[in-house]
Amino acid sequence: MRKGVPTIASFGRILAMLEAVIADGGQSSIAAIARSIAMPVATAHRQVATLVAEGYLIVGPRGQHLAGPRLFGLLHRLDEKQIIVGCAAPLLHHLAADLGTVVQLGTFDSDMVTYRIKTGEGASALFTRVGMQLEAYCSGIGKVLLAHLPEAQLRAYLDTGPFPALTARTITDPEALVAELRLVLQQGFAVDDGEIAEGLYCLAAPVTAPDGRVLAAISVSQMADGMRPAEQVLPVLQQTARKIEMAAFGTSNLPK
Amino acid sequence: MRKGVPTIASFGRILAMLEAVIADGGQSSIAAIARSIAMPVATAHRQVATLVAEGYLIVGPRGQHLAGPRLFGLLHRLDEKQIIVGCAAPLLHHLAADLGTVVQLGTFDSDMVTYRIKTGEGASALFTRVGMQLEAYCSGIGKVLLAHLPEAQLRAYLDTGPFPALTARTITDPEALVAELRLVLQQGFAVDDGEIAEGLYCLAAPVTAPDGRVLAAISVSQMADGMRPAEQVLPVLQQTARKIEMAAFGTSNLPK
DNA sequence: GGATAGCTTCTCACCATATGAGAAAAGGGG
DNA sequence: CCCCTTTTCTCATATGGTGAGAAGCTATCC
Repeated sequence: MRKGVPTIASFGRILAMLEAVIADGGQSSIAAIARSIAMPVATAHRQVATLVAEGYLIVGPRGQHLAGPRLFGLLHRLDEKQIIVGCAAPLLHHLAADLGTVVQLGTFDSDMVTYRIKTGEGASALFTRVGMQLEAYCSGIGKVLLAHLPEAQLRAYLDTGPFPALTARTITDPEALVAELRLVLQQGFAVDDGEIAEGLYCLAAPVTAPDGRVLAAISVSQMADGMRPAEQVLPVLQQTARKIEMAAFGTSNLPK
Repeated sequence: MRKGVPTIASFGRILAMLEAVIADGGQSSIAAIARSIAMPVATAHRQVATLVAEGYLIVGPRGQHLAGPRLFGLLHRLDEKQIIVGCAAPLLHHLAADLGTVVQLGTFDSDMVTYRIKTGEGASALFTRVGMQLEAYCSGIGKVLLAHLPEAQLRAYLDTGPFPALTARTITDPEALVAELRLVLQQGFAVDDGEIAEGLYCLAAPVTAPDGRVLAAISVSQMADGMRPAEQVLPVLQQTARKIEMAAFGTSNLPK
């Protein structure tokens, strides 16, 4: 705890115990777990008793300690996307400052892209707004998200057409869109070269959960005239996406 | 806390705060949340600071408090089935005592039924063992679990055939099995009348998660000769299934 | 711009309460 | 039956959590 933030010490200790017990999965005795994390047995037992009493652990049929209903209830309320948004924000601010461009994060919700983060120089000039929902077929973020959709969901999406042209370059033909999405999936990023607005160019990359689902996408937008070469922007963009994944799903080995 | 179990008071308080913050989803200020659960503001802020420092909450782009990565990490280790097993055990002991029969709980794992709980009078006489994996197509629990499988998974399962006959009544024809499963799905329970072993009769009912997935099934077994009428057993069985769901996924309004 | 209101951060004295060693009790094999 | 491990209990100690109040901070409104 390097900073002077006042924190409650006992909480951290108990939750370390909770994590240890859950990680163990009911294999070992409390005493064994306590030993493995250098915790006095008596204390460990009291902590576990607390966790059980509160419903965060339960005692299984053979006396094993397992994750409890209340913990589960807690997690039911969780929204993975919410977590990503939170974890991504500081990283995207960084990225935007680095590149001097607008950086955004969007998720796919009921056939549209929801813009959840927008930051960087010139952000107010760009027409998107945080919370805004836009069509998916004509933006970099949208195409990345569509590309990683399960087959069945993509089919369903394609049936929601037709896809009106917003600019001369908008992909309006479903078959052409499928081909484009295949390319996006293959190369791991999407390019939107003026498909949603004349002269707006952007690169987008997926943010992936450990299980492979793509839960969000981030993008760098710039006007085509002030454009930086993709070879320069792309690595930074993808690296940031990896960092977000680490932040959101990474192991819990916080420095303490 | 009616019993003399020594528990750690601060823990319960902090976790109440955690739940309140997560439930709120970043809508309200800490002060507002504190007010809603009758917690002094100063204390609430210190607790939230702790939760943030430990990584169980994160501060979002607009200052909202959202679920943190460490909490999410906890989720990854969780096994819903494990939770159900733990929550179900005491209830099934009760049920078995009530009915004076053998009661079991099973889950579907890689195309087979895993028996996870077995209790009641005569349990040792029945050939199943806790931890045992058996074919799904010929038991009450198995048929319930199969019936609630997503279409694609069921197809895949059917391809694993052929289904050897264990008794004269075993359903061996895939088409007949599909019809049987449709019936099971429709009536909400399964009957196994000597399909897995001669003279063994059982009724099985699903245990369903709030999102509709059937994660386990419970069954009452009895020899056909000492059989009680289904109309008598079934309501109790299904009621117990509901109780298990409540216990495993119910709201976290423990009496404290 | 000054004022009001609401949220957050800080300080501090009090004492509730978490701690951990040790002993006793309860299992559980061999 | 005895030994070894795990769990429960007891208790003195001082850690450290608490909450009131005040001061800082931002907005928003007139």
